[in-house]
Amino acid sequence: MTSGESGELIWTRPEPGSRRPRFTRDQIAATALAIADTEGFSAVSMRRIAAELGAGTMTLYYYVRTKDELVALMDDAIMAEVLIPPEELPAHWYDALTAVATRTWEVLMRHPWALHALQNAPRGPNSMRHFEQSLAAVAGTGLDASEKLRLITLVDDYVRGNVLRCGELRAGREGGSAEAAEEFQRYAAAQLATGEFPHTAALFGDLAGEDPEAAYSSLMGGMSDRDVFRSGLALLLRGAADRLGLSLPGR
Amino acid sequence: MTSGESGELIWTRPEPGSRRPRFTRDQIAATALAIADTEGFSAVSMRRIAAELGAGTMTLYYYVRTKDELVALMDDAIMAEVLIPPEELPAHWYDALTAVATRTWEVLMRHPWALHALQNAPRGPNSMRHFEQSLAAVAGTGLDASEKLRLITLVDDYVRGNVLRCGELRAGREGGSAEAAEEFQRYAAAQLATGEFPHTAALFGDLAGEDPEAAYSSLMGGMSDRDVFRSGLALLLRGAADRLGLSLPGR
DNA sequence: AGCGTTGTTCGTACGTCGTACGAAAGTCTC
DNA sequence: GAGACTTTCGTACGACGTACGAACAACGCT
Repeated sequence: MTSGESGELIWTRPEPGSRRPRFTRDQIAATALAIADTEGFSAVSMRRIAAELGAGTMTLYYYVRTKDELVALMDDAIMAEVLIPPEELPAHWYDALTAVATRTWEVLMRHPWALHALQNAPRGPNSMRHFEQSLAAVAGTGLDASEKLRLITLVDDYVRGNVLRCGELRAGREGGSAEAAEEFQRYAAAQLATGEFPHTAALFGDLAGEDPEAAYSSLMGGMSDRDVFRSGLALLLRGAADRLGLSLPGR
Repeated sequence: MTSGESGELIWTRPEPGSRRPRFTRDQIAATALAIADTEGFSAVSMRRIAAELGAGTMTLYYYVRTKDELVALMDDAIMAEVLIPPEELPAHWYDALTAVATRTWEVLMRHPWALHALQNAPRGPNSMRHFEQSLAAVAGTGLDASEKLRLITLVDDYVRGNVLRCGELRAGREGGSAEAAEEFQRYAAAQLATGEFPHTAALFGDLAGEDPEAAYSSLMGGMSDRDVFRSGLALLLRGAADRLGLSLPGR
């Protein structure tokens, strides 16, 4: 009577084999990711995700043991975005590393909360694929294992450090109220006026009164965050080529 | 009768001017820092700090508007540790930047949670002093404002990226159960066995079965995290010297 | 001496969070 | 049908940050 009714319509009768769960981990991770991107990482709660999926909160715990595991899933979903289709990976190590690093930067900048989130998460499969891809990028260099590892680690560290800083800046730029920004500007100007920061004052020069973001951008000669990142990367890779005796791509 | 009793003992009578608050922000920040260092950042709660100080929870809100402000205080306390006494700052830009970066690395590695915490915090006074000190380090280079800014930003990015990764590793090493580590090792070995990761497998070579930490350390030739960091830094600074036409310290 | 003012402490309460527990409901095998 | 299983999820607990406002102490006035 409850459900086995023989005359029940196809539409209401579940498909055979429908003992499969309603959701998949990918689905859940994607939902969580969407929330994080639109409302910030702190808006991602088990209740919120479940509500978005139209499920009970505790249902999620059938797919995942703790929230940390769910965050690990989100992280792995992001690392999937980072991967470059193998055929698009340039042959020369310099170009390949640049491509991998730039791609990583772009993706991480789209999800600036990711770096804060992955604190407890161990490496997932897509993280390993990213690592593998980085190794592939330097495969042709003839470096030994230790040198390869150090090189790609160096690049990854720079990427993540840069995202950490730029992401913060960008978050403050968008999230922070204009009032708070103005407050900070007043504070900074007052500090500069004390004379305790001669180099900083000299650096900003005439721009001292401007709002810091504009001053920063003008100091960079109008370069975008991305260009600044890439020029730093180029500098780093030059140093590597010099120190490790690698060739640069002729162009 | 309640307190104005004229015959009251000195010992029980408060000092004049004792309407001053019981605590200082520095005190509170130091307490919070101690908790974070010994029990992890997640153990830092308003209630916990207050209990440590022997005060009511809400008392803290007289000194601080929100918990985020308190975290900003903690962050600034850490940045104070980062500062190098000016007379100890080497004259040559290369040595000076190396000293600043190494010092920053050491301090941040002692408080690995700091990078995750400062997400919302705007620059505090000690952060500004660190920035000023970095500028002082490159003051003698003759670079223009834009180049100086980009150079110290590059170094800072690398430092923070490296701490982010090493700190994670170290946290996993200490916090994580041996059982979890073993589980991960099994998983990683299985992944390598799939053949999807030829470069990674080749990298680890004979060490494939070992525990990852040992393998990593052996790949690095027994170098400590600190040495690895410094060698990456050296590479980076070489690149900068080359690209920007700066001299290296004769030695 | 008494009183209002102001600075400082903190108890209570609300809504949020992660999640332990175990009961319900559906599906499969006999 | 009767069990055994998978899958869903309602309820409840103890943490969290913090809004609100009462309590209390020290001072400047009359």
